[in-house]
Amino acid sequence: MSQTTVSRALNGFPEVSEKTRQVVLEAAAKHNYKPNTRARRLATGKSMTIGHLVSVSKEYELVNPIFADFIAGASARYAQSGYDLLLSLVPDEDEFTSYKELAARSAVDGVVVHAPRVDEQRIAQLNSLNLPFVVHGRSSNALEKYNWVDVNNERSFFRATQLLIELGHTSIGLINGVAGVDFAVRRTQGYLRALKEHNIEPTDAHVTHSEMTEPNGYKNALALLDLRNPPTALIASSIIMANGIRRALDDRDLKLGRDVSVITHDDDLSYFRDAAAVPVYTATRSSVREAGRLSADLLLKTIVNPGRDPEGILLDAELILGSSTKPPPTR
Amino acid sequence: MSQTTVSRALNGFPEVSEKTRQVVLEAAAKHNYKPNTRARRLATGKSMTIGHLVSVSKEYELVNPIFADFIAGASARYAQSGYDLLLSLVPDEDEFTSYKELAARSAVDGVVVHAPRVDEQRIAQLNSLNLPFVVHGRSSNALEKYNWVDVNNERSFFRATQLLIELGHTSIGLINGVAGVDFAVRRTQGYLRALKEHNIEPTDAHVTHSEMTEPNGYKNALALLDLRNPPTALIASSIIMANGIRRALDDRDLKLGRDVSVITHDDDLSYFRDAAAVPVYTATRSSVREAGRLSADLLLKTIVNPGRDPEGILLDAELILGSSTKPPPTR
DNA sequence: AACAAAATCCAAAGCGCTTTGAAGAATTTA
DNA sequence: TAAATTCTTCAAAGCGCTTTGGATTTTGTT
Repeated sequence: MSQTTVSRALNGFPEVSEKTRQVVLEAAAKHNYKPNTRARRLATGKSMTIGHLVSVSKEYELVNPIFADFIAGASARYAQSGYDLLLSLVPDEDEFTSYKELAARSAVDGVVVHAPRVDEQRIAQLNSLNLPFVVHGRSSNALEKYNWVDVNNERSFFRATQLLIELGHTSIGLINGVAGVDFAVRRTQGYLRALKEHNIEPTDAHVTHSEMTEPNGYKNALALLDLRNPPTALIASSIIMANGIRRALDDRDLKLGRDVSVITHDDDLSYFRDAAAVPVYTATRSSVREAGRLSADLLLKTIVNPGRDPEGILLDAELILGSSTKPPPTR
Repeated sequence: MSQTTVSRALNGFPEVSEKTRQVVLEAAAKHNYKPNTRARRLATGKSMTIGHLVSVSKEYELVNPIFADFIAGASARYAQSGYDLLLSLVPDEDEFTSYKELAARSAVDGVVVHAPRVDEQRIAQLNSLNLPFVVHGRSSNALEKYNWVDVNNERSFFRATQLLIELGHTSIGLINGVAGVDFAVRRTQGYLRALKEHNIEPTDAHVTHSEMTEPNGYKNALALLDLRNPPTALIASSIIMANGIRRALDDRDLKLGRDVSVITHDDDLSYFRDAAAVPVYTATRSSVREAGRLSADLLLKTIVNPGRDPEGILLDAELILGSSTKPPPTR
C-alpha cells in the first residue's frame, strides 16, 4: 500500500475507500504509529503550535498564578484541534524580540498577548508581523483592530463601589494592580465614576497600585488602614491580594466584614475557589479559565480563516454577594 | 554563497572562516533571518522541545499555582539552550496515553513528570518508551533508576514537628496534600517520626489529606479546631493552605501564633513570598522555581548524553523561624 | 617552482511526511 | 461489448533545512 493512501486514510480525505481506511487505521493502532510531528509540520507548512509569552519582570521574577488557570482553559481548546501550546517566559523588556523570533523561525501559528497596557505597542507590532494573535484584555489607546477577550472591568468596579456606597460607606480604598496595565486603569475608572455619581470626593491616597501578590495586598491594606482617616471598605483587584488584606486586618485586630468591608475581583482560580453557599467574599467574579478557553477559540478561528475580521469578546463579571460586606460600623 | 556555508556559519561549525561567518551573520541579522524551525527539526531529527504534562483532575479541574513557578524556573534554562517548552494539561486518568502519543509522533525530546505517587507507574512506562525524563519529586516504591529532583520532605517535616514539640505542643495537626502522592507520604512520615521520638501518641484525626487549595486549608483547619480536643499547633503542606488556615482561625476568633501555632511548607511562590524581616510564617522553605531550574538542567544533560546514569538531586528545605509559632497558650 | 597538506567551499542527498497529477480498476451508460 | 465515467490507488515532487563527500582554493614545505 502506498504512502499516499496511508496519509489520506489517516487524514480523512474522501479519496480513500472506507474499507481501506479501516485497514490503515487498524495497522496504525496496532503499531502505535503516529505521523512524525516534525515531518508533518514541514510538509504542511503549519506549526500547529500556539505561543503564550508570559512576560516576567526581571527584577522580581513574578509569575502570576492567573496564567495557570488561563492556560488551563486555553490548553483544552488547543488539544481539541490538535494544536500544541508553546510556553515561554520572557523578560518583559524584550517581549517583542521574542515574538519576532518566533515569527521569523515560524515556530508558531499564533500567539496570545497577556496583560496589555493602556498604551500597548505589541498590538501594532504583531499586526506588522502578520502573526495571528489575540489579546487577553484590551488596550484602551490602541488604534488598530485586534482580537481580544476581556471582562467588563469598568462596569464591575463601578458596581462594586456603588454597592459599598449604598451600604453607607463613604471612604473606600482601592487596592489595584500595576498602574498603566489596562484592566487596572479601567477598574480605577469605574471606581471613580461611582464615587463621582454619589458626590464623593476621591482621595489619591485611597488608591494603591502594585503587582497583585499577597504581600502587596497586605502592605497596601496596612497603608490604607493606618491613614489618619482610614477607609471603612476596600476593593481589591485580586483574590490573592484579598488574602493579604485579611492578614492586614488581622494584624490590626479588625474583623473582615464587621469592621472593614471588602470586595474583591475573583478570577475563580481553581486553588482559591470561593464556593461556599454564602461566599466568603463579596466579589466581581469572572472565570479566567473561561477567558482562556474563549481566547483560544478566537485565535484558532483566526488562524483557520486569516481573512477574518478581528473580534472582541466582552465577558461580564457577576457581582456576587458574600459575607465580607456590611454597612460601616457606627461609632 | 552556498546553502551549506550559510548553515555552517550559523551553526558554528569550524569549517567556515571567521570572515565568511561574519558576512553571513550580518546578512542574517539584516534580513531577520532565522532558520525555519520546522525544517531544521526534521533535518536534525531533534524536536528541541521539552514536554511538561500537568495532570488535571477531571472532576475539579485544579491547576496548582506551584506549576507556574516551577515552569518559570525550567523555562529559563530551556531558553538558554534553545529548547522550547510544550505545555499540556491532560486529564489525569490518561496521562500515560499522552506521553505515548508525544513519543510516537516524536514531538518532544524529553518530559518532566510532576507529582509522582508512592506507586508511580509513569516511571516504568517512560523507561519503556525510551523517552528521557526527570521527575519532580520521587516515588518511594519505584524499582528502576530515574532522574529526580526533590526536597527532603521527611526530614523537614520531622524538624518542623520537633520544633513545635520543643515549644511545648503535644497536640499537633497535619494538613497535608493528597494521600498517596509521594511528598505527602514522606511528610507524614517525618511528622510521625518526630511524634514517636517524643513519645507522643499520634491521632488519626489529626492528619488530613486533600488538594492544597485555600478552601481545603480552611475546611481542614476548621475540622481540626472543632475537635473536642483540638490541636494547639498545625503544620500545613502549602502556603496557600496556610492562607485558608488563617481564615479558619479568624472564624473561630483565634489568633495565629498566639492561640494556635502554624508551620507551613513554603515553596517560595512568587505571589506569596514571605520576605518580611521576621517572616510571617515559620516555614520549611524550598524554592520550587529553583527545583524547576535544576530539573531542566538535569533533563537537558540526559538528552545531550543519553548514556548518562540517572541522577537524583535532593534539596534541603530550610526551617525558617517566623512569628507564627509560640509555646501553646496556658489555660 | 613543485608538491603536499590544510582550509574553504559547494552540489546533492536525505529527513518523513503531504500533495499533485496521472494511471489503473470498477462501475455505469449507450 | 465498447466507451464514458467514477472510484481507488500510486509514483514522484517538494517542504527548508543539515550533512556528507568531494572539489577547489589557499597555505606551507622542500
